[in-house]
Amino acid sequence: MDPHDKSYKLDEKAFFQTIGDNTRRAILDLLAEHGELTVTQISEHFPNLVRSGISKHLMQLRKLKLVYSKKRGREQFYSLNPEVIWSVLEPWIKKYEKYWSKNLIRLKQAAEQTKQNHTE
Amino acid sequence: MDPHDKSYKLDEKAFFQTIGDNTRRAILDLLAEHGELTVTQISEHFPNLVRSGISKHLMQLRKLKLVYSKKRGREQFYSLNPEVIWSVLEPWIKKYEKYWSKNLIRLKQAAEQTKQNHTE
DNA sequence: CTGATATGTTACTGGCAAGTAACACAAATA
DNA sequence: TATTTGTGTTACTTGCCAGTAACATATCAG
Repeated sequence: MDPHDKSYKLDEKAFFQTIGDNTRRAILDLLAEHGELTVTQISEHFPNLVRSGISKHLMQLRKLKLVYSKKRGREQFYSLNPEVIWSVLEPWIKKYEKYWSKNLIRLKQAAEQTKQNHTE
Repeated sequence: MDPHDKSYKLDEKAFFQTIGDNTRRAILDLLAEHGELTVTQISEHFPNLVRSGISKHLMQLRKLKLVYSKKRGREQFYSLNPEVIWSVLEPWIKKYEKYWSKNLIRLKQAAEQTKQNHTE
C-alpha cells in the first residue's frame, strides 16, 4: 500500500483497530505534544518495549497516513497528520449527530475559543 | 499526556477496540437507524453469522454501556446509548483540538442545523 | 403440560497481531 | 577505511478474540 497514493481510502476498521492499541495511541499523544520526533526519541518513552517494535507501530501509522514522516540524514522524523484522523472520525460521528446536537454545541464553543487563541 | 499513566487509557482502549470490529460497528449503525431492535432482528441483518455470535457482540456493547437494553417478555431490546459513546470520544478528540479548529467550526454548523431540525 | 421461540453461556478452534531477536543497510563519525 | 548510530525488515512465539456448536434457561402458544 503506497502512502502517497491519493486514491487510497482509509477504512474505519483499520483506523479504529489502529488507535485501539495503547502504544499507538500514546505515540499519537507524544507527537501531538512535541510536534516532531525521531524513532529513537519516541522509543525512549517506552522503556518496556524494544525499538524495533516501536518502528513497526510507526510503520502502521505511516501506512494509514495518520502521521507525516520525513527523513533527515539517518534520522526519520514523525509528526501528526490530524487531517486524516479527522477525515475518518468525522463521517462516523456524523451518522449519530441527530443524537448529539447538544454535545456538538458544547464542542462548537471549544472550537471558537481555540480559533481565537490560534489565529493561524 | 504521560503514556505511562494507566488511568487514562483504560476506557479508550476498550472503546476503540470494540468499535474496531466491523460487526459491532454495523450493529451500532442498525440501532442508530432503527432505534430499538431485538437480538433476532439484529441477527437477520447478518446472514453469515450465527445468532449466538451476535449475542456475544451485544453483551460486549452492553458491558461498555454503548447500548441500552431492556427485556420485554422473552425478547431483549437494544438501542443506542450515544452519550457514553460521546463521553469517550470527546476527551480523545479534544487532545488534538488545537490542530482541528477549522474542522470543528464546520462541525459546529452541522450541530446548529441539527438543533433546528430536531427541536427536542 | 408440551413444545416452540428468544436469548444467553460455555468450551473450543483458527487466525491475527503485538512483541522480540537477529539481521540488513544507509549515514554519520573517528 | 573502519566503526558506530539510526532505522527498517523478517522469522518466530505468544496471547487474545471472533466465530461456532452445543447446551441452558426463560417465556409464550396450543
